Amino acid sequence: MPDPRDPIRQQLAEARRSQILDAAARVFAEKGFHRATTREVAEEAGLSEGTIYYYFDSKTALVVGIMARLAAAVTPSFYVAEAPEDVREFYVAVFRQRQEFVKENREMLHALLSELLTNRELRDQYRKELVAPFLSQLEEHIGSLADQGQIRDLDVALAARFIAAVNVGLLGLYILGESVVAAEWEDSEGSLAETLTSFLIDGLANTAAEQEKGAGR
Amino acid sequence: MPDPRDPIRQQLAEARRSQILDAAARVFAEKGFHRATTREVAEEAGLSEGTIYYYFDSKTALVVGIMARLAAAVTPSFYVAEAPEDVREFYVAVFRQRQEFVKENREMLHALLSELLTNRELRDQYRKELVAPFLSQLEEHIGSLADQGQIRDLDVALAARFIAAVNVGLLGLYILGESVVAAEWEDSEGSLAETLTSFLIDGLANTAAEQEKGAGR
Amino acid sequence: MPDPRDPIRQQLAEARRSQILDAAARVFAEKGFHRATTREVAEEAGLSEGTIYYYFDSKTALVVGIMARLAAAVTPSFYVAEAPEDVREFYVAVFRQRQEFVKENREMLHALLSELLTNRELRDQYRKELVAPFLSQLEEHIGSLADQGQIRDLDVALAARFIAAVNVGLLGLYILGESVVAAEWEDSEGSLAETLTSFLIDGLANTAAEQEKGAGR
Amino acid sequence: MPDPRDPIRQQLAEARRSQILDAAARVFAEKGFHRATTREVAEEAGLSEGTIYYYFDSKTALVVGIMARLAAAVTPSFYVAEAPEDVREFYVAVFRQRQEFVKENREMLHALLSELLTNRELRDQYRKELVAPFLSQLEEHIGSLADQGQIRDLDVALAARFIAAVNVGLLGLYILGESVVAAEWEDSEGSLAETLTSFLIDGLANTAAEQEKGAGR
DNA sequence: CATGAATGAGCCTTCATTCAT
DNA sequence: AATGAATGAAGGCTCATTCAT
Repeated sequence: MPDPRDPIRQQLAEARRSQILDAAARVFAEKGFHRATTREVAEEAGLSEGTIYYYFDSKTALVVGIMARLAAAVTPSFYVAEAPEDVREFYVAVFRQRQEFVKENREMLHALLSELLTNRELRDQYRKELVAPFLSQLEEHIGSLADQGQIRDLDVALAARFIAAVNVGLLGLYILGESVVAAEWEDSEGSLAETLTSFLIDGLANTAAEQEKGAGR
Repeated sequence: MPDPRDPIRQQLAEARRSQILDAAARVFAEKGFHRATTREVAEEAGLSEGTIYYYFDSKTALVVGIMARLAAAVTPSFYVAEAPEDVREFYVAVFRQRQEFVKENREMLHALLSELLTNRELRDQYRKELVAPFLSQLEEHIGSLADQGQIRDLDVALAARFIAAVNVGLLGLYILGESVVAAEWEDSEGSLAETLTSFLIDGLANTAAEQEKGAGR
Repeated sequence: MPDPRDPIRQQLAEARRSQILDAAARVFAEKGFHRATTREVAEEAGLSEGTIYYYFDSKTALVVGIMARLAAAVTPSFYVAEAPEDVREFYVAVFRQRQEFVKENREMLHALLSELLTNRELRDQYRKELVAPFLSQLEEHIGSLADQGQIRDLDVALAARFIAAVNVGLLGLYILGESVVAAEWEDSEGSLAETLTSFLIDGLANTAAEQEKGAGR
Repeated sequence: MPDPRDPIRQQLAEARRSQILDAAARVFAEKGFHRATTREVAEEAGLSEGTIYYYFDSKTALVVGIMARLAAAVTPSFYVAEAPEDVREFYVAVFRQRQEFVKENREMLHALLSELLTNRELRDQYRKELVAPFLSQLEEHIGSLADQGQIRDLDVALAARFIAAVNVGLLGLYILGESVVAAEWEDSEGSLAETLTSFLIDGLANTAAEQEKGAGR
């Protein structure tokens, strides 16, 4: 009767789980969650269907597991970039990181998003474990920037949602296959991050003209 | 010997199609496309399954039909708002319209988006028939605004994607159930549209501070 | 209240029935009975499905109708050929007629045969109305030939079945697409009928050799 | 970690396939292919529908499987009979074998034939895998008989088709339920094989009479 | 731990038939 | 006499999940 708390056993189990999630991620990314079958996941993992179910309760649990790993991969990446003091530099760095990450996990994110929209439980989990923490960090950051006077005095909560929306929305257009966004996104050398940051920070307005108007009054 | 081109017959057929799409929209919105069954759609429509298939080729054709109606409903709404000369007024109006429309069709959009992510054909159709036209109109509009000097000289294509992204992204957060966005969205009397427009046009920067800095140099 | 016995009405009705059976025959020939739908038959006939059912009780009734017409077309063709006194001439004529008839109705016969095998009722009807009369005529004919001494004294019943089997079997190989049979069958100028008659009348044996043997004893 | 090439596993799988084909054969024979449902096949096999589809790709694959087994059962039976040197003995043996085989598999053959006529793919397969080899063996045999002088100098290809046609045609009449053929067929002690052989070898002609005529000229 | 055969509920779709007009 | 919209039963097939070995 082997001890399940045996650390070696635990490590092996963890490795199996990882192996399965990797396979599931690949399959879901390629075919989408619904069209992918557990049999395909098993084949991709080089295991039997039974084994999948030994480590995971259900097909959905695979998505949950993938999401958890994604969360672990994403969140820290935000902190790393937290260093720069300058707003512009900061957002450029954030966008750049995001750009790379999304580019490399595009299909996975696609499959995940699609399942998110279908599965309420997953959606709630996603909101609580990924979006909410991300937003509160963003709020905190914006708040401190506002205190520093780097950005104007604004509705911090909404501003955070605005920034998040830009990210989410671009991801949406990218996944949809919108050609301009896709082209810019793929171009690692491009200035997408800078342009977006400028839009975000400076807005679209022609400040000079408005000031002239203002001056002319 | 009834003429199939008989306008009355055609109207009846169109009414049936509408009735079925209405029912399908409700069911898909509530349960999602995959979890919804054609039987449920039939029941919701008060018809038999056979009748559904008398008017539509497949379950997927229902989503296509819904999307077509949505397209017909959305696009004109953009033109209507095209009148205002002032950038701010214009975008406030656009956001308001969108806010109303989305609020009323939230579940439908949810179901549609979810299916979009799963079905490549549908996705391509959506991109070509809805997103592309929308973006080119937006580009045109931005271009003329830039010519008028209302907005600064910028990458028109990217600016259009930026605006679209904000819309898409907010819709995403709304559908995800993010509480702040949801609350603002539901509040028809609120200032969501104005705030977003301000973010969009003016950016987040503290212009005054930056100018001081600039002046101090 | 129109009189259904009105001869003009009756003629119109008969014409409609004919029109429908023609269409059904074409459709069944092309797609087979099961794969053909009543809708297709209606379209081919330029009528509505409802009208089909006004004139025929069921889809199967269409096959029955077709078979009846076929019977009417086949049986007389046998009598016509009954004239020749010589056995060989007679069978050559019979085979020739059959060859032409089958060539022109190949697909129809194919569809009919296939349905015959599936539908017991139809099968019984076919046996009683087509096969049995044909066989008894054949028996009678063979009997009289035997009386005349043109053919040897044999089991008349079995001989008739033997001849029928050759016909049926060749039709089978033809429908199956067997290349030699198909090629010979299609060749109206060919000697298929003569060869078959020779096989049938003279057998395959090398009479000369056997007689020699016999003579040598 | 069971090896899929494990011979025991393979045998079990083969046994299951056999079990399923047996059940399918029974059900198809009784109700015909189209009227039989996969559920009925499953019940007859004492398995679930899912299991049927675990071992076979489709309902049609069942017919293909049955046909393959039939082919394996039929072809060797032809070779066995190849020994006899005398033509008559040979054909009597062939007819006898056929008679037994058909009698025991009548319903199966019925179902198979019916599906053959409906399914072009199956038909082509049947022609290539069963009919063509059979015919070429027959041709070869006839050729050697002709060389030996046992049968006259004739069109070998057509003679083979003629013999095949007799077989196919009799099977047709038997399946159709023609009473004389049926009665003779069922009677294992009867002289059906001898009579047919005589018809085939000697023909129907009254040789004596013809010779007299010839002599009289 | 691992397997993979077995399950069976459930779904989309087809189509012969009916009937109000 | 003719229509064609409406029906609804039925069937092939999929696939997540289980369990004896």
